[in-house]
Amino acid sequence: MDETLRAIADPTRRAILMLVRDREISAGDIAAHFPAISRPAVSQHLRILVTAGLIQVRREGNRRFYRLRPHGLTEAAAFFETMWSAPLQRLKQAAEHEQHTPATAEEEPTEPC
Amino acid sequence: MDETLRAIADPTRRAILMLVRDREISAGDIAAHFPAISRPAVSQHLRILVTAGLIQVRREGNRRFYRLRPHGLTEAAAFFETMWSAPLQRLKQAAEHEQHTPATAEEEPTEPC
DNA sequence: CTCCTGTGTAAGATACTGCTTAAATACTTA
DNA sequence: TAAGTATTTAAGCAGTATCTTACACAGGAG
Repeated sequence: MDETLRAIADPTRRAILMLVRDREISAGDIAAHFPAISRPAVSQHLRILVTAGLIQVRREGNRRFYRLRPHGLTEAAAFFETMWSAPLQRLKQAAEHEQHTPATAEEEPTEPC
Repeated sequence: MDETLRAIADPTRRAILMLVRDREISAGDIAAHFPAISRPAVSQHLRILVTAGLIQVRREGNRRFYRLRPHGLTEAAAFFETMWSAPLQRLKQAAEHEQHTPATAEEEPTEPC
């Protein structure tokens, strides 16, 4: 969990995840998408993502192909369910209840969301 | 987005989010849950969470009460939808298709998930 | 005004992250 | 075997994060 969230906290690694989401792609092709950083740096990011279980690798000759492993996000997704979906729904229900008894306006005041 | 994910990448901050999820709770009461770290450290975590928009604060006299602001997770939750829900569903559909034409077994091999 | 409580801010030590360059490994091809 | 390609590993450095202690600030009570 901690490893997962630290892994996706980095923007480069999230960009890598976008690249490997729909298709397999080689390390070199991944690195080509980041001209600003060196290949070793990309390789280090890939290792972190593999260790965190977020991507998997397939070796084919010289090259290594990476792809998303969505299961790796399962635990973190559960955290979001607990901390986002459920509380937000509760907030919504509270707002509806406020409409019926419009005494106190407390939930998310006049903030331009 | 980056700020959000970096904020929740820290285990102490996630624990704080758990505390403020269902109820308002004062800074001191939050700090009391973390005997291992000092009060200023907790205060710094709170500031990071507020800045990231994940919690909100209400001042009442001396004390400050914190509570979850689930909207703060919306953008990150969308990322999970893209990177977890959707790919996982695609994976599932692919597996079902494999069942009909059991030629290649490639998705999530004999790994004890 | 003065003291006490609750909380945040400042400054500094330490540890970690992410990057780079240089070198190593592994496979392929001549 | 030797050279070339794809990729990772090693070592080191700059920037950042997190913690601590010491201090400052704000509100309530006497």
